[in-house]
Formats: sequence, structure tokens, C-alpha cells
Amino acid sequence: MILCQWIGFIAAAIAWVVPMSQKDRRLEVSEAAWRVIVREGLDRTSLRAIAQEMNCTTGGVTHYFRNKQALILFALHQVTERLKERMQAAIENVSGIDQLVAMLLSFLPLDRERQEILRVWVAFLGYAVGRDALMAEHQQSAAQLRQAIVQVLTILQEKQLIRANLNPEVEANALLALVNGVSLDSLIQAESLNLDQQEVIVRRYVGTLLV
Amino acid sequence: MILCQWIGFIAAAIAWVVPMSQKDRRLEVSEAAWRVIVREGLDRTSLRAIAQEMNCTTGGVTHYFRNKQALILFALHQVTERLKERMQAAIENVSGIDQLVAMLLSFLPLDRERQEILRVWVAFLGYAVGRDALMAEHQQSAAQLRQAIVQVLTILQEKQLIRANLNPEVEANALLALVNGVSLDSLIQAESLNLDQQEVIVRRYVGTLLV
DNA sequence: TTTACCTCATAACAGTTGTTATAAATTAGA
DNA sequence: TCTAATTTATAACAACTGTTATGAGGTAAA
Repeated sequence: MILCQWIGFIAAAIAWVVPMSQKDRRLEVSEAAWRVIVREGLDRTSLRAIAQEMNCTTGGVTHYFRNKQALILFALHQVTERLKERMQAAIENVSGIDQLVAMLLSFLPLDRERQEILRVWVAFLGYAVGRDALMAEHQQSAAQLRQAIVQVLTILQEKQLIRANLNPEVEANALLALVNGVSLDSLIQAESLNLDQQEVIVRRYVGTLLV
Repeated sequence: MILCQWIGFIAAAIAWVVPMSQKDRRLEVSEAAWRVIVREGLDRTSLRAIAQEMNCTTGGVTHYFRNKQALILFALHQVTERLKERMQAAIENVSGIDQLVAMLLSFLPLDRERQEILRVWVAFLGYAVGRDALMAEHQQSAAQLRQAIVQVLTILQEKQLIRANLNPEVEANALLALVNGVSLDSLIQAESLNLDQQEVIVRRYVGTLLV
């Protein structure tokens, strides 16, 4: 706890000496929005609430985004970016079946940060119902993740590590569905679907793909 | 189209001769709310928008619900009710493994009505982020569906139709996650995850449980 | 008809929202 | 230090929100 306070103090000091760039400030707004969304819900995430979360006023928010829609879109993009970064980091220095497992597990809400990302993602998904443009954003980011899975599956098939009669496109859909489903159920089955079980379910499914 | 108009006219005539009960009127409000949610999004589903959808004014809505929160809760309950009804109907006159499959397939958005239910459900789930009371409602309804799956799995195990070393509790979690994931991905992977594939994925997973 | 009741239209209320303009404060460059 | 630009605070705006009260219209029983 004390350590955290020190880190916060040091970070604040650096931020004072070295002013943030426009890009960093937009990220800061986005993360403040996340916190409000998780704590109070997306529909209560007003510009004033975000500003208060950042200890400033609405002017400090509106200066960096043309309008609220642009802010929302940026914050949603950040969700996808964070997921992709985490995935990339997880599959480095791993190969074979372990790489596939590492990739899939990187999507699960196994720690607090990913649990927060999940909540924000679910809030945005619900918000996208009835908004075709936003839903298209979700489809696009999902397609990227899906493509990454297809790629890994294809390599595994070439190495004859998974069965030859599997269709990577179909299997990627199934795997993505399973991972999304487990993530989602961690929200609505919190007590009966613990962390170990999430991992077991995914690992066991991958086991059925092996030669 | 002409047929639809006739049905609408007849329904309206009956509704005039035989006035609706309070209960039916609440259902009518709930369904109007659903349509607005699917078309415009939950955050744009105001009392006035619902009233307009029913061709009446806000008085016609507020008369039947203490406040908007009660309306939202009722509409959410209706989602669960419809899902349970559909499930019950699907598993009648079916037994054995087919019953499990029928139960799981009844959750998938394979027709327009279930696709609408899914969208409403996702909208409500996103709305529940940051609202613990609403999220608890989701957890409760999910627990009910989960319990139904556990029950079927237990019977199948007694009949030695699925492997004896499976834990029904764990398998129910996995199956629910898979079905939820497939449903969800039908929204964000609409083009690459067609109806046939949804069914195949679920059927094939059930296949891995057999003795 | 009179009475009571249910249903709903109308309107007003205070509060909140995103947006915008303007001015103050701060920072960076010369 | 002086100037220009960036950043943020303040305030006002119209639009929309849920809630509430009031009254009109219709229905059913006496």
C-alpha cells in the first residue's frame, strides 16, 4: 500500500516535470472513463463524471475530443488494443500447442485488470445494441482476434500437432465462442465458475483438437 | 404483409371487445420496450419512446409501473421467462442425449425471435455493469438455466449415456459458457458464424461427453 | 342517472445531459 | 521579460430525462 502511494507520487512528480503529450492525455481520459463505467455504469458516465474522476472540469475533457461519441469510440478502441497487447505478450517465447493455450488464456479474466477490461467490454457491447456503427466496431476487433487464432491453428496443423480434418476457420469460431462464453459467465456465474475452472475448461477443449 | 395487417386488425378488435387485464398490459409495455431497445438502444429507451411505440403517452406507461426501474426489471424478467418457456417446450417429448442437445439448441439465436431476445439480453447485461442489483438478477436467472443443465446431465450419467468421470456441475458450466459464447459471437461474428455452424459446434461438443 | 373506479392524456417540475463560447491560467518560445 | 499558444475553468444553452399531479374520458355497478 505504502509502495503504491510512493509510485503514485513519483509518477505525479514526473508528470509535472515532463508534461504529457496530447496522446497520453487522451489515454488518461479514456482510462478515467473506464473507471467510471465499471463503478457506475456506462449510461451514468457523463462528461462531468469523467472530469470529476480526473479532478478537472468538463473543459479538460472536451478539449481533447470533438464530442462524446468520439470519446466513446476511442475508449472502445483502447479495450481492443489492450487485449491485443496482452495477447502478443502472452504468446512470445511460446510455441506449439502451448502457444495456442497461452493465446486463449490471455483472453480470460483471470486477474483484476482483465476483469475490468471485460466489464468495460460488456458495457460497450450492450451499448452497441441498436447502434450498427458501434456493433461494426466490435465485429471488426473480433475478426482480428479470430484471424490470430486461425493463423496459429494453421501452423499447428502444418506441424501435425492438431488433427488434419479440422477446419481452422470453424475451430477458431468455436474457440473464440468458448473463451468469450467463459469470460461472460465469469460475470454471471461468479460463484460457481472460479478461475481454475475457467482455465480447465479451455485447456480441456484444446485437448480434443490434438492428433 | 397483407396477412400481417389482418392479424393486427383482428388482434386489435379482440383487444377492444375483451379488455386486457393489468398483467397483459404490463406485458405489452415490456414488449414495446424490447422493440425500442433493439431498434434504438437501451439508453435511448425513454418512457416517452416506449409510449410512442405503443401509440399512447407516458401516462399509459407510468400507470402500470411504479417507476422506470420497475419497468426495466420487469422487462428483464420477461427475457428469462421467454427463454425458460422456449427451453421447456424444446425438451418435451425428447429424451436421452437428444434432450440435452435440444435444451442447448433452444438457447441459440437460430430464429428471428431468439435473435431479438439475445439483443435485449445483451443490452441488459451491459446495463448491469456497475449496477450490482441488476447483475445479481442476471446471476440468478443464469443459475436457474445452469441447474436445468445439471439435472439433465445427472440423469444422462445415471443412464450411462455420458462418461462417468464427468462432473455435472463443471460440465454444466462449460456447456453454458459454450452456448452463451456462440450466441454472443453470432452478434459480433455474424458473417463468419452462420446458423449451421452454431449448431455443429454445440453438437460436436456434446459428442465429446459421450461414453 | 348517479356514483365510483379504472385508464390514460396533458402538463409542469427539477435535474441532468452534451455542446458551445468565453475568459482565465499556464506553458513554451523569442 | 514579453508574446503567442496551449490548456483548462466557468458559465450558459437548449434538449431531454423520470417523476408527479391533475383532470378528462370511459366503464361498470347501484
